[in-house]
Amino acid sequence: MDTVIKARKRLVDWLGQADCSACALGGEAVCQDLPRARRDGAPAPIDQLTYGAHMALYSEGDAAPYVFAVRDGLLKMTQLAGNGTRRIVRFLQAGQMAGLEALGGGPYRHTVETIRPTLVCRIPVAVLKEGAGNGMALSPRLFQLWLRSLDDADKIIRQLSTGASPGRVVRFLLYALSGPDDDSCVALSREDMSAVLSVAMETVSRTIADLKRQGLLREVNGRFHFNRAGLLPLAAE
Amino acid sequence: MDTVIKARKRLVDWLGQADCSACALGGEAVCQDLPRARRDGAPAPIDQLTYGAHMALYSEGDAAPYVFAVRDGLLKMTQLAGNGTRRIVRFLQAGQMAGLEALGGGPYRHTVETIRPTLVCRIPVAVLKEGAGNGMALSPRLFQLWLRSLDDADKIIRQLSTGASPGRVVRFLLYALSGPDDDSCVALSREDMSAVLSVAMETVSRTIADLKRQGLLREVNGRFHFNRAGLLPLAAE
DNA sequence: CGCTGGTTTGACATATGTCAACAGCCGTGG
DNA sequence: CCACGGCTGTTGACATATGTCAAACCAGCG
Repeated sequence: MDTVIKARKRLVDWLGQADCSACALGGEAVCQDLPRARRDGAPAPIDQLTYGAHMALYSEGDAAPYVFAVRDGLLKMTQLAGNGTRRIVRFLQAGQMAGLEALGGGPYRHTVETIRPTLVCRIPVAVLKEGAGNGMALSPRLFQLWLRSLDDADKIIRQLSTGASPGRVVRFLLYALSGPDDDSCVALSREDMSAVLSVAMETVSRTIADLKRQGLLREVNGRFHFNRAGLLPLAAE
Repeated sequence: MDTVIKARKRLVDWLGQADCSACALGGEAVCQDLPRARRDGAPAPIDQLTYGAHMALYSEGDAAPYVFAVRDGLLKMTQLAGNGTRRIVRFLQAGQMAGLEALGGGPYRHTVETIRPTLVCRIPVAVLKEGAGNGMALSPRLFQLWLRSLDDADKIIRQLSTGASPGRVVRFLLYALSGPDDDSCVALSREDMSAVLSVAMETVSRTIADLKRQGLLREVNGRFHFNRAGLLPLAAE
């Protein structure tokens, strides 16, 4: 197969420079912390980019000149694990940031790739630092992002990396990418579920197939729709 | 047995108010970010406390009036996992902080308990907020702490919650509590190792015993001493 | 000297990983 | 338009790592 043609569908597109004052993320966006002057009139060197599915924003070890704000889509943040496999350590959705370690000057610590087509704002570190001034302001927004990242990491440890495999799969459905009310979530590839649950891909597949047979789960149009009440008792095992 | 007597060995002691300007942690300490006035002369309501082994600083869900700076010792940070067990999500050593989520106003998100006798500074949130002023300064120190917490969480995911059980145990020895040069680390109880590796206590015990029989590991005086070079190949599995 | 709590070891059932075959879907190219 | 090839998901068979239950062991401490 011609990989070039396939790649064309997955290109990165430049959508122009961002108008942070009209950001769809509104008060949630970190760009609100940038200096007024930049946000309002003068063009800031903040680019909006769309990525197709399965594209890398950056890789573990790369020099880190940018911080990324996710506007829409879904990303996975991975690291090389102790046993040589690639482990998913976090998911990123609208409103979250990737590559904040760039502010510390070091290289990126994770590989970040899109799972679905994704829209991001790419912010040069210099801009963010300048915006924050000398004593970089820990705005409530930034602080919330921090807590959120830690919560997400903790959740992957206690919900998705603990206990027997069927429980992990069920907890993924219930807690990882769906809101407490939303009884559906993006249907990841079995490969990705394996990488976040640390369970063999075949085992994940069997569990999912079982749940479908039990009528607790449907997979429609790239999304899982499930029976939350029915799944809950299975999550505790 | 009289639990009271046993408990007496585990009491919390008040060592007086902290003199942050003479903090043993020096430039590493977050207290350096407090306003000069407080740090230098006037007594700040920051208490130094010693905790015996196996004491709780606070519990998941508690109201959160304090942030804790670890001066010496070793703590475990745990959460209730999806399958009902208690999972260790991080370790805390000198220079790290516990309960920073108190700054956000919510309750504590973890239970934090000492593993060995531990010395902490207990900082009321109000003091820290006042010290930081309105736009709380994200000092390089605080930023480093943030990155450090995330790194630690990521490490537990990719090194200690991935792959077969012997590999996890070995990686724990090599990476969790020992520096890259230090070929020794605190000998945790098998119970605690089980809670961080998500592996049955008996399985951990077997692996440790095996390593000892192979001459790769000794347990002396509450510490593990190991042969790093000999262990390294086992870490990759 | 006899508890007590932690560790080690044994025996056993089973969950899980591995290897391999097969099915379904989609895009490609004839 | 259809046939082919390549992915992804599903299923099967099987070896084995791991959890569970239970007993023996050991050290510290009263």
